[in-house]
Amino acid sequence: MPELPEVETVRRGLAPVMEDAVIEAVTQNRPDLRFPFPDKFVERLKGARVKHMGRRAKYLVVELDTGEALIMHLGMSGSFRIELEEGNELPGTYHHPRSEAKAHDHVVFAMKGKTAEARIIYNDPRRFGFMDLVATSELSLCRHFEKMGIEPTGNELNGETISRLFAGKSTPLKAALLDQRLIAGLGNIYVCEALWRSGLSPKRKASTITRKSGKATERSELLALHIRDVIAEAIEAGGSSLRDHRQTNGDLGYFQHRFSAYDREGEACSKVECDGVIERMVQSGRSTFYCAKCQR
DNA sequence: CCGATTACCTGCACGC
DNA sequence: TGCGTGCAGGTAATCG
Repeated sequence: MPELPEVETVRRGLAPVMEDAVIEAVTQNRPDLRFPFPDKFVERLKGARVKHMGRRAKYLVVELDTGEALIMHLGMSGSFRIELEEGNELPGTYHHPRSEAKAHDHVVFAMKGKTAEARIIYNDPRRFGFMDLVATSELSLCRHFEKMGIEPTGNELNGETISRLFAGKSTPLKAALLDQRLIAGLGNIYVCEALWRSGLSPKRKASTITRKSGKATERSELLALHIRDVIAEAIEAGGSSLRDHRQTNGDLGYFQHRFSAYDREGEACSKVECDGVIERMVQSGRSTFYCAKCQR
């Protein structure tokens, strides 16, 4: 499911029922997801209070008062749903009523907050997601984050950083944008969308939008601008719901209605003054949607 | 080192 | 209807 905007949507949904609440119980229904759960997973979580619900790229980072952080990745099909007892809803929110377990419910966190109790359920049919526990002080050095690139939100991402990061890269521009060691958080959808908005071909060598000095170029500025825009707009829209992604209260995200390229094979390109058609091709084993006419 | 391909897993849409 | 095929928002391991 999830690229950065979907994970950020999940983070915002979980924060009100996790922050300052205590993990009263954890039910772990299998020994592994993509990887085995860490040793004594349940014991290390039980009784911990959540200090902060954070995110790094596509990872959720739950900081605990035990000195450890719970790291969670949703893979392709992971999702969370929040169940609250009836009459126990948080002000201004709506969630699932308590229900029977569903297929592929792998982990349940029973949370006790100051005013409400909640069950937070992790469901993941394909089990490409995973969870890990890491000392909070070592977070940036842990195996998940050690080699991770910059966030595509905020001032860190600009023409100069892109120019510097992509300099000398002979890989296609699309592959460079998907490389989490350079920019962390983009996935197939938002890379296709940012390239379409920028009028840049996904096949172009990444180095061709850079300058040897590492200074920004017109193209790298344009790309940085559109990446930041499309990510911000998608977060605002609650992410994109294609198959699995839901907000934690069960609502769909709605950015999929605003796709210009992704999943629009055969449709007319909507760029002003362009009469091209969106095509699909395969790059490093994954679908790329683009307009060969206006993306150069 | 690099870049490209494959593996991991289930569900669903599609064509025959 | 049933079955085979291909495809899916992820990353890690493996191969040249």
